[in-house]
Amino acid sequence: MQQTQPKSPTKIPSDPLQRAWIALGRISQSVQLHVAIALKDAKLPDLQWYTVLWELERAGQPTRPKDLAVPLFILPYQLSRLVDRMEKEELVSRIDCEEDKRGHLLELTVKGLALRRAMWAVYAPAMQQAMGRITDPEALKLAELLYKLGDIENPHGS
Amino acid sequence: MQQTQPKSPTKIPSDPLQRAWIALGRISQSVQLHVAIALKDAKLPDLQWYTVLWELERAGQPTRPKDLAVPLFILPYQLSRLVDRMEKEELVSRIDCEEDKRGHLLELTVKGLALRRAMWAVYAPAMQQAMGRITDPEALKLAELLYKLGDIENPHGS
DNA sequence: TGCATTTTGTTGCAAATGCAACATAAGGGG
DNA sequence: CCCCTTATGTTGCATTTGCAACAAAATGCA
Repeated sequence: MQQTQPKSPTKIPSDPLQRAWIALGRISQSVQLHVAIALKDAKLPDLQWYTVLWELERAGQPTRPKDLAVPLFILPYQLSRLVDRMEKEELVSRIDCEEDKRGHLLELTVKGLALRRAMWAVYAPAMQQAMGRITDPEALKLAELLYKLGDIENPHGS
Repeated sequence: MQQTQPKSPTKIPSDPLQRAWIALGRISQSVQLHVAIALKDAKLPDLQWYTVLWELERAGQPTRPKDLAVPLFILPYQLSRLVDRMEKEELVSRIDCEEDKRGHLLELTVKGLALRRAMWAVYAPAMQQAMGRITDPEALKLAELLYKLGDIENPHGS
């Protein structure tokens, strides 16, 4: 696995790994911030709301909170309150779940769908502006390396 | 508007760019979370505290808040309250600044130095575990692509 | 069936955060 | 010097968050 010290799992990350860590933290923060500011300037909700709306739209059907929490990387109680606020804005609605009376299903409203689209109109150019300096092949290489790094399945294969 | 004609600055990010965006968001979140959990399990403060301690240690001398806010990517009022809490724990101290009576200098305490080292003992292995699947050359390539992506100067050159 | 355990989601409370307003010093002409 | 503008930090208040405790349905199993 490692080239200079083929011993048992190293405790200290190699210098290249530390550089990658720092770059990952700095760049992801700066790029996310750029998009977040663009949305805020447009008086739109933040990226987390977008992701909820998008996951619901992508699912194409009412979805259980527990199934949303995973792609969102958030805890149940965080999602619970997030949905509270979004429901107050009539972007999603909680509807009864027949199979499991503990929970419910989250359904995208028409207003939620419209907001997701309005957000994309700001989100997309901001993303382009934040990241547009690399070429498409480089972007693919970057995504590939990131998925390898994080040991998460690459949804588009390698 | 259409994606097949990459003329003047495109409004819509190409598909490879979108994939890179998604990968960047997901992987950085998952990797940061892994380290954050390791620190929490060890009853240690979070990464932001570490970064403050490290930047102060690296500077080697008392430093103005405004000079810390930049590498930390945070706003003045956020840093102000962060320092409030860290000062309460005696990790840093605010000392008078002769050149500018409005502000002050932040100085690392002995306790702060010790904590930074204790945190590194947990931080480093967690980082290794979170990212150790890529080789050193891959890590360097990744860092290079990230800096190009974010248009931030690579501190180690290209 | 009866009852403990797990799963799924919510909530009370304390701590943290964002925002805008504020305080104070520095700088820059007239 | 005086006054206006800018730079540097802090703070009041409302919102949001994290954590742990809670509620209620589902599941397992003796």
